[in-house]
Amino acid sequence: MQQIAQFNFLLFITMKDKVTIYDISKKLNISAATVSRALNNNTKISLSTRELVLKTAKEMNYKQNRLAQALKSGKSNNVGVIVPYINRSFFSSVIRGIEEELTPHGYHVIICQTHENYKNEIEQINTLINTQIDGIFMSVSKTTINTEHIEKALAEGTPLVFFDRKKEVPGVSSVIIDDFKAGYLATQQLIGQGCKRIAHLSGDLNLEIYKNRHDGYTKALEDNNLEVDSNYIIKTNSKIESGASAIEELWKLKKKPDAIFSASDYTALGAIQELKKMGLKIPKDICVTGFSNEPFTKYMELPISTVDQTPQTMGKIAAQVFLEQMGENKKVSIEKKVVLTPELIIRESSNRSIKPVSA
Amino acid sequence: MQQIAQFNFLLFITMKDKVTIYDISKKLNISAATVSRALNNNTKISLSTRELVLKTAKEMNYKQNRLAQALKSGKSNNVGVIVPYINRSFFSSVIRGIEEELTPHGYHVIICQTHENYKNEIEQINTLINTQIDGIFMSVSKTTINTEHIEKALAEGTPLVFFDRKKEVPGVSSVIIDDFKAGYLATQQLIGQGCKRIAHLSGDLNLEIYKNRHDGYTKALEDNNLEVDSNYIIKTNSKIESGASAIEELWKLKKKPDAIFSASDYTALGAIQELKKMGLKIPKDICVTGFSNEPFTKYMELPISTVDQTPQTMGKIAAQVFLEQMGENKKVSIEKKVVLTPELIIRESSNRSIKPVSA
DNA sequence: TACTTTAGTGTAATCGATTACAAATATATT
DNA sequence: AATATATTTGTAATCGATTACACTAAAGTA
Repeated sequence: MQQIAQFNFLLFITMKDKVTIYDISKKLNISAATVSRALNNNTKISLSTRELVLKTAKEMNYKQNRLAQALKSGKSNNVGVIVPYINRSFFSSVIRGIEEELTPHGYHVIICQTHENYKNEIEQINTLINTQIDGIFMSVSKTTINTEHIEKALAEGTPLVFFDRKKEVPGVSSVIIDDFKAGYLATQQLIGQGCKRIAHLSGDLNLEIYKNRHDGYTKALEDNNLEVDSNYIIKTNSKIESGASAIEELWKLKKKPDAIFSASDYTALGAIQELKKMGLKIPKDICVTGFSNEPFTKYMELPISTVDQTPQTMGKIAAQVFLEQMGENKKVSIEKKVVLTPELIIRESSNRSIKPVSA
Repeated sequence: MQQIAQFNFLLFITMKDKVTIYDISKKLNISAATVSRALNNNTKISLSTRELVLKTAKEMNYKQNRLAQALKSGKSNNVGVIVPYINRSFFSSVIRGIEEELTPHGYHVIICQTHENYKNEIEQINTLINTQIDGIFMSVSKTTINTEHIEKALAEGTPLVFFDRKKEVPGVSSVIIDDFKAGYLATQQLIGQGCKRIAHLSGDLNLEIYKNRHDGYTKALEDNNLEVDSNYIIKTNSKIESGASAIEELWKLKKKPDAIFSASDYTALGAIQELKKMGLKIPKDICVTGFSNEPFTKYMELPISTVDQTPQTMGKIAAQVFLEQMGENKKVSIEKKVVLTPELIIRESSNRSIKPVSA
């Protein structure tokens, strides 16, 4: 049980009233319009008054009220990002990319979590629209089937960009990685190691990303004249335990696999733990490749091969797509589909040609 | 090099104009004030008009403009969170906690990164204040010495809550963990394993958190009549390589350490890698404990002992402190100092009494 | 000198919602 | 019926910044 120590202190705060352009205008005996113009470098203002205003504004510690500006202009300079969970390495890295790309343009990033729940997703989109967000970035939740809520947001005039997990909605741009290619490359590499019976630990095939990884896997097998055996394809749920039980199931088969391509690093880890428990040597007896380049895959004593989805780049590019959109005529929307090339990272778990570094 | 495939499509969007209370009032031939009251359940409105308004609002797909409301009320219902990097496991988990606690209260969470840079921190605080944020949560950057920018934010009337990394500023509440206790407990546990020459891989002692971990460590040594040897205290920078080179340095000493307490999981990992390279067995020859409960520490073949900072709880409690503050009279601020108890997680790297699970 | 042009500034409306105050209507009281 | 009271609705100001339009004063032109 978490113990908490608390200490309270009472303070009397002297809070200055916020300074507005009217305060400045009164002080200088000029109109608020002039102050506004001077602050905005806008129309032609005499150099002398501009300098006077700027100086006075600084003295009075004037801070522009972006809320008022937003209301007037209809542009809040806020964007929303909707993800299942923010503390997943992949998502937080995408968000980092978005933030770093948009901050220099004066945008702020609001984050929302769906907890993989469709209802939350709808709710989050609606409250974001209420706050007059300028755009929405999202990775749809696993339970999202319908896309009405997204179409409604679009009709409202809010540009939307999908990243990684998308749905087909006309007018929505997307930035994804080529999961098919990723599945293909990963499988091809396993084949290159001499593996012939490659099992696939798949995710929910209703999600495009898992479907594509799966299809890339089967295509690679076909291209190499290897049989696609449905017994070798196990549906898992991205949890460690799920990887372990998948191995148990596979090991009931007569012909045991000699490689595992997992659509998730966590199931790959679970599989590896189980395989070791059974006394198998990796990569000698069996090769394993995961997916996502979760930080831990790199740090293991047996580093795990995986596919890097370049999440930070994905975020940056999603942001760029959004910025482009904002530059265009609002009546016309460019639906842009960006497909990033994933990077296969070959580590010890699927590489028979290198010696283990540590004992 | 990242290759990118792009596909563009042009679409003509039919964007409905946003519906305001004036649109509703016109349609129903009543005043906007009445509409507003009906929507807000505010003063006494006849049941019939309220129902009529509500029905019409729904039909017309009315969405409240929270921006206008915010301007009027002076409350934006947005809070800002300032952290060094959002994609660090610790920070993203704190943010998750904050988001989950504040969303039910109608707040949105804006995230900002400082990249450990003091200037960015100032900049971020200022732009947050401009956007009329209702509060700021922050973990100060490593390069922050001065606290003027924070005091300015306070004077502006923006409540502030520090989490984890704080500075002493009157009027600012904070939620931290008891780093002293954490250091003490971790060291004590190593002593309990029979270790007598415990080295400490410290962080920047100018940061309170590292200072406290260090002090907890020395206190535990003293309480157990073990000598505090300054040669055993190495300053590191939370990087893996830094952990490895710390070991190199320590192994130049005549008396080698028999345990390592690292103020960071990454340096602990680097240390472990180096120790293994030298042929030492962990935990038999030497015990190692890290700090932060980074996800990878759990997944290693040799799971690493560490200190869990309960980041999600920290976020939730920081949010609660903020909410309390908002409930109070604004002229008075309760400065609340919450200290959470850290959780020492004992794993194989510092536990001589259990057998390794895997081979 | 008279007229046009330009520079600089002010007035007032606007963005959308809220709310103090006033007004109108309905109901109760004598 | 006349007045008092309660209920409901409207008017207009407000939050803070922006901007179309109007106006003044100064400079330029013939």
